[in-house]
Amino acid sequence: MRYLKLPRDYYQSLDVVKLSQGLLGKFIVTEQNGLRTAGMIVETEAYRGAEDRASHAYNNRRTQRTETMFAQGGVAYVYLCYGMHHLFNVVTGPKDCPHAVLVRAIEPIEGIAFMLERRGMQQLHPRLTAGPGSLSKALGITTALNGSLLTSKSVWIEDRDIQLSKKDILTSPRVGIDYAKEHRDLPWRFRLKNCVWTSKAK
DNA sequence: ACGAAGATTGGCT
DNA sequence: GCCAATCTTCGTC
Repeated sequence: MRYLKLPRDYYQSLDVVKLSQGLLGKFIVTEQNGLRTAGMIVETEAYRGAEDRASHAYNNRRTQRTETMFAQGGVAYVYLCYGMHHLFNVVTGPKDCPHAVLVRAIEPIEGIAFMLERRGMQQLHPRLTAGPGSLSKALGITTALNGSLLTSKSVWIEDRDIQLSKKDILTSPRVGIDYAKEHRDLPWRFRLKNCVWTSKAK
């Protein structure tokens, strides 16, 4: 099997909803101080840039924080939520088109011992990497990686030839965005069906 | 300069 | 199920 690091081209699509589904079954890999950890993406949410009330970049709002979302697709947008959780997003689309995909859960694959240590856990359990704050902690992702190229040496995404079809994917509304009014119930949350590593559907 | 709220999580009732 | 933790961000004063 060939492992292909996704090239920057992959992230240029204008259709963030489709790309959000396409990232399911891909692998996030991090490497820090020689420690390598990886997991398969099993749950994502699409944030459709300027037109999406749930997006930080709604109405093309440019601030110091959201500037990363306006970069050309293929970089990481990592921000601190509730003062303690580092949330990992994949910036997509061309420059100045602030689309992003929030990764919400992964299946741990490589470096599980390191992940357990980072999380202060003894036993392998879905809690290890279910939820955006949890998976970031397990993979050692912090806001220090904000703006990093996803083709860098410390964080990237790989295609490992996992083939998925529409029937493998479950669709539901996004969570934690009650403020988003008419965009609150859009079915832009995607997960692998029958996968124990995701959180429960809304 | 101030303060409210947040794309969440885990512990306790 | 409820609620505190914890701190950056951003709108408002």
